Amino acid sequence: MSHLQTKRSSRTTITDVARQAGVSISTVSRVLNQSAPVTSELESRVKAVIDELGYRPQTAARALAGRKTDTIGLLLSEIGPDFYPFMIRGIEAAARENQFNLLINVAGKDTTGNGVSFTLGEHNTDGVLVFPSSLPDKEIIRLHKNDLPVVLVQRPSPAGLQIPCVTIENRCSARNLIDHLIEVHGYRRIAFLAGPEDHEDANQREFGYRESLAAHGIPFDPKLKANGRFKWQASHEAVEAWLQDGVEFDAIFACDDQSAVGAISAVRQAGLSVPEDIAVVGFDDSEISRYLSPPLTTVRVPIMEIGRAATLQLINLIQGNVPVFSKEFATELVIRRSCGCSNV
Amino acid sequence: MSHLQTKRSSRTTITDVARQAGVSISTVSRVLNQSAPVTSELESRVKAVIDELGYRPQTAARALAGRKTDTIGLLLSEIGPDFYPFMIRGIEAAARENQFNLLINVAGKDTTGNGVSFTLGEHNTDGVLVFPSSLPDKEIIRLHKNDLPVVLVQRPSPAGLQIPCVTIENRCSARNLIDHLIEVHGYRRIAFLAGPEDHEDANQREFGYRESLAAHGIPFDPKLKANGRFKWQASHEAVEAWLQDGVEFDAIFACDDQSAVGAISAVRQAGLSVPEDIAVVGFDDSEISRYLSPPLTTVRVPIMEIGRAATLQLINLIQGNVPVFSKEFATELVIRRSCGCSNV
DNA sequence: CTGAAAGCGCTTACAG
DNA sequence: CTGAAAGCGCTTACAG
Repeated sequence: MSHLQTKRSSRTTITDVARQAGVSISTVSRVLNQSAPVTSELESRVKAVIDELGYRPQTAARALAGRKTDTIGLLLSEIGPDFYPFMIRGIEAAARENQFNLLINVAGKDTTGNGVSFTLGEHNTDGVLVFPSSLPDKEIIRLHKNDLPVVLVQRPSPAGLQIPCVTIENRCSARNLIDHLIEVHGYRRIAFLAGPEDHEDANQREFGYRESLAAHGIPFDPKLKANGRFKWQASHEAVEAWLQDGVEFDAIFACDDQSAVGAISAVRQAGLSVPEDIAVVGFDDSEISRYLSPPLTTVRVPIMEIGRAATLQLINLIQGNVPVFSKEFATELVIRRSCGCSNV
Repeated sequence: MSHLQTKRSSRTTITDVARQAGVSISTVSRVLNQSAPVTSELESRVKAVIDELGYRPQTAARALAGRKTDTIGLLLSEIGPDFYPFMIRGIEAAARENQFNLLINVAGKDTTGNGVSFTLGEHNTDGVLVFPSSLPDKEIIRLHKNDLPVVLVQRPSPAGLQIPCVTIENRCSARNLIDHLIEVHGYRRIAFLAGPEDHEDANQREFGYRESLAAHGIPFDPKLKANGRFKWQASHEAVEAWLQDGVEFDAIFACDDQSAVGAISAVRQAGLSVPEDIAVVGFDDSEISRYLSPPLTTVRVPIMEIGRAATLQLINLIQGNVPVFSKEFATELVIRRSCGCSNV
């Protein structure tokens, strides 16, 4: 008669545990959550049964009854090769330490205008971490107005709102970096590999670059700007094109380390040396930068710490127990070989 | 009197929608899930209200009532810099295309023996993708015996069980790669940077290496083996140590591309050239390999496709509509400059 | 300290 | 095609 079984054998529930231990489900719940005192005798009896049955409370039931998901959402446009893995590492660790799960959604690209359903929000998380280009402002605002805790990372709050942000100091460091190229090495023709246009970090880095040029009386030359888009390939191709077109430059400021990798590869493939013929500098101090040949001069960004801080901010917001501020992380110049300096 | 408000204003529920649209919650549920025919008039009325109220069905309630979470769990020991981002990209895309959420847990390291609570399992997912070193066999077996769909990636099934696996062909490719070094370039002293000891891919690659040596009558020299552990730093240091100790070798087989990056960096930092003084080859063909200087000779592993395939396998298992098999992905030699070949 | 009961917000037979 | 009702598996006041 029972040839049509339910697909999955019904899991053991809190009721099974309670029955087997001879207590009420309330008591089981209490030992599970340590939410109220329980006689040590009952407690150990319940724990024994839990072990014996291999019982794990269902997250969905818990979330529904408890009105919280214990889950943090992570909205990114993309998981690139070097920067985001470290960012995620920081986020993941902070989340886990505080007993939160991580729901990740790589949203970006297919946000083709109309009715995209955003898979992360108030319906399945207690709060979200929003990275650049992952969510339209409109949706961010909606989440925020719906009282869902939101922390923005690497991007400012939409105009008029006070959503907490965790950002990076880009401008001064970029300026210092270019100052170094000009003042120490005497470069005057410094090419610039820009990042994605809607990326605030990238834009700020460009401002710093332009400020430094201006301060040294060097006019900005549009021919020396190309889109590296934080990508190896795009940057490689951009530099290749400059070289083929006979554009003259003695240094390249790559807007992030990834672009720098592409730039170096293009320069060398053209038979030129870094930094002897053309210097290359990057931004981020992502882990690979010290293993490039030559080791990359760049700006250190505390990537993991940013991920961790953003997550802790979000958790504070969720738990409502600490005032939450925006935070800008300091950065610092890291001089290695690729700018022309000889001290490793 | 109401100075003690509930923290979050109660969200709009299916009941609100039903009331406002003048229908039952059953009807709302039906248009939401398209699970049964609804008059187009009611349908549009309900849809309008959903839009107006900004209603999003709560995932927890849905999961509890529907007995499924629509969520896939991803268990990794670590998110490294280049390989896993692409793997995750494939997984994420496949999951999203099939309306599954992705819950990620980086388990590994703190599995310090005793009572670690595994945060991913039957209580919050419909199935899990398990990567090497992320979960003890014991827990994998428990999940499997509890009827939770499991797909193993880059690792074989625990002895005696038939858990579906998605793996990579490592041995032949490694052997072909070493054959190339020996037969084409005449190298005889080929150093080996091993991967993590418990990593099946790494072990298979070592077998291939040893097979090739043996086939050419070259004895395996333990002094030429060191632990690169798939890491830049460890590999850099290992090669540095060889060089300082005066160990002689004319080529390095780095067990993955990351180790190759560290190896190249150490060789060059010692003032030697790749491949003129020492050739270096890797494994994975991760995206960076073609942007290294010189471009890296390696073995192409279809990383994204593996992620996608594993995810589709898992979804098939979850939906129970297609037989699921284990699958081994083919790999192929990618000859670039770093082995000594001149054709880019 | 413990238990009975209500309720979280959905889905899904079951009637009609 | 539509609705009333049961139930998913928990948490949490409320009594005792």
